[in-house]
Amino acid sequence: MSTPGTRPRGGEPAREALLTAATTLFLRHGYAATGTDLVAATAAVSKQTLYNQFGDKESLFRAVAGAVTARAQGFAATLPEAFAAAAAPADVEEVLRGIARTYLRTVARPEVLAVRRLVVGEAARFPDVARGYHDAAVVGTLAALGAGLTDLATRGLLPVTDPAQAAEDLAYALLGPVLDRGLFRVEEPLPTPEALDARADRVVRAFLAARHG
Amino acid sequence: MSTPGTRPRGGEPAREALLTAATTLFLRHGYAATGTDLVAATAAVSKQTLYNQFGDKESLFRAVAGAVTARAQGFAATLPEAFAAAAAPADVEEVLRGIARTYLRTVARPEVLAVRRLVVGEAARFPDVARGYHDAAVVGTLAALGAGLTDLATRGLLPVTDPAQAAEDLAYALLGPVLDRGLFRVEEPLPTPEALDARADRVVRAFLAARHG
DNA sequence: CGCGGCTTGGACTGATCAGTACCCGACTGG
DNA sequence: CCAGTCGGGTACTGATCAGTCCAAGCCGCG
Repeated sequence: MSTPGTRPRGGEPAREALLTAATTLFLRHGYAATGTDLVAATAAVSKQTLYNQFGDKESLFRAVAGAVTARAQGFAATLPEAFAAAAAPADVEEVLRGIARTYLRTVARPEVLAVRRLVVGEAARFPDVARGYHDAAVVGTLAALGAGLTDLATRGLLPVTDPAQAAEDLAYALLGPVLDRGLFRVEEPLPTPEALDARADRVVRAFLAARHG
Repeated sequence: MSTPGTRPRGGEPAREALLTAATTLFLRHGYAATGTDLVAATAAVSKQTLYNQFGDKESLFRAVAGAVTARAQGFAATLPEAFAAAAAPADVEEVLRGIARTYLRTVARPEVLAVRRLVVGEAARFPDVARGYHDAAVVGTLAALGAGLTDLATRGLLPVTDPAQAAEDLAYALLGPVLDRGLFRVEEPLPTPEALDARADRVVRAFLAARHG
């Protein structure tokens, strides 16, 4: 099919194609069950190129994990602005509801769950990767959430004594069951967006009730 | 070393030894990374015996998962009695505290976390195993917890409108962060029992405050 | 215009590993 | 004490797979 030398120079596109192919395959079948032959073939690139670009399979995995981890930081970055949108105490519930909905929808996506499965499953072999992902995706988001709550508190919009604790409580009340179910029950459909929104609303209401506004 | 025929007849002890060896190794290194040679050697049994007993590696994995799943049902079985111990409204907090402490200590153990890592990591290859484990360990426990709360409600000891929801809320407020951290951060020490108890107490207090007793 | 470094397809190696064939020693019934 | 058989250990097989090597084509740079 492909005549040699057809692919553009510079390695960049080949690297990109390899990364996305490897990501897809690792997420679908796992690290050990995915051969480098298949990765190269899926990327429409020779195996030699794969090894030129990444050195070995382990480095390829780390590169995939790095890309995925970077992507996982996206939600936290949107939080400062979202929290800043609250101007009066009456806005707080709606702002939190929006944040909770987005957060829950972001996490309850098949790819995100597959990433968690992959990273957790390989945590024994790649402890540093698992730690890095957790730092970025979980700890980072909780920190941003805590900062937002602190922001609300200092502006007198919400009484919060321990923002870090409150952020953790809110996050896990929101995500806990959805994540857990999603991790184990691979074949079953995820909750619909409407169901997720309803959950987000309920959790936010309970959260606010607990520190009785 | 081992003279042939020394091992007792009937295969039972060999099967047991293989199961525990396989469990240990799968939990430590994962399914794919554990060879049947190593399992047999660790069990001090020949590879032939392994294949006589289990047929193939996949069946061995299922057997391990089955044993582990059965063990995971233990906590739920203790719940009816624990809930029954509450006689007056004043007892409720202490009873719940005891349950929460035990639950949290049970889950926050290295073996339990390793099981979750293994099962989740292999969920793509063994969806039925993952579902079975989730049914037994998670859904089953939540059901037992919900039943206990219903029990308290019908005896007028605790106002609960939706026991299943309340059980889920309580469980994930309790376990969420500990589980999450434990799954990803393989190498870091787990919370001390004292820290876990403190968390259990705090969560139970918040749980009761939310339905203001 | 040609050189060097990139690519490709493909064949190859060496290791690992699931699963099997076979021998030998031990226990059982007689 | 002997014959038959059962089960365990050893050595093997066949497949898979990470990683390498090679011959040849294409491109930009000098």
